[in-house]
Amino acid sequence: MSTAKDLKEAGLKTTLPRLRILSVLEGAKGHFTAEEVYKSLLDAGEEIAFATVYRVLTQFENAGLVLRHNFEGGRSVFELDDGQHHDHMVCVKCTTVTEFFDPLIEERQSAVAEEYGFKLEDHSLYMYGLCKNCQEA
Amino acid sequence: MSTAKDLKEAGLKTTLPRLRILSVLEGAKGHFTAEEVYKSLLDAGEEIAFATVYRVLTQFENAGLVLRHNFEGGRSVFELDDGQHHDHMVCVKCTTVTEFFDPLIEERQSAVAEEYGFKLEDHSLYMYGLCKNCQEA
DNA sequence: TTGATTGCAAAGAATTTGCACTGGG
DNA sequence: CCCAGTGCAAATTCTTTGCAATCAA
Repeated sequence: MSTAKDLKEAGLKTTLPRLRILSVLEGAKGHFTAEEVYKSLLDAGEEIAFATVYRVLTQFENAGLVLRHNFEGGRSVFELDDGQHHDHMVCVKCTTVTEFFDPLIEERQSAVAEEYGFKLEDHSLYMYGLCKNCQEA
Repeated sequence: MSTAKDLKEAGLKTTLPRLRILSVLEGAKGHFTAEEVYKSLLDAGEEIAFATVYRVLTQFENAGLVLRHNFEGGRSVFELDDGQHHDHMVCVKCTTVTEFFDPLIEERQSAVAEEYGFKLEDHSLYMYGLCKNCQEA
């Protein structure tokens, strides 16, 4: 669980908005758009400005606390960075995000990069389709 | 090479703007933002509206003539769809895009999807880093 | 002719920024 | 006390749309 400690280490002051945003990100779903974070706080009766949500998420991203994804559709999606790299499966119907990790895929990526003399810094693999639930429905 | 024939088959009238945009997409680099397409045409002395570039690219996308990518950085990148699926390596310095295809990666993606009961419709794999040239510089 | 296509300008959506006020350390 | 942090509104950036004029078939 992320705490004030993480904030301090990132050189960020421990403020209410930041703690609240952290606690939203820790929620069950794990993947949120800025709007979802904002609405979630409003629904919980918290006062917060939309701009602050964006600013804080961006600060968290720079501090390495949060990962930002650009799935299809234009909106950014944020998740807490637990240090465990993983890729994502996004349901095109219910927008649910499922994480996965495949060592072989990772390995092949490095191999391909090396083949091309490309210095790999980062990568993103998103798979789009229908999750189990949405297929049945 | 894409031609008026492709347009007709897609139910699109053969117009100058469309042909010009097609010819830009056929250019060497192969991957363009809407702005690059627009500027390329202006530089060539062609009259065209920015909105038309976007409209045409979107029509081409819907017609299956063009693929649209959302690399990091917010801007969409377009390329002609030659029917040969491939993934992309994007140089974070010079923004050059290199295509690659790895059967093993493709295979593992299907396997992972199946494991999760996920019906895979599409995927995007982008690798970010430094291309050969930019490492040397 | 006639509906498809364009150009232009204005609208939209997502995200960022300027600035004065507030608050954590 | 003092500067980081926040709220608010306005600005940016990328992309889409409405509408009247224009063009391909």
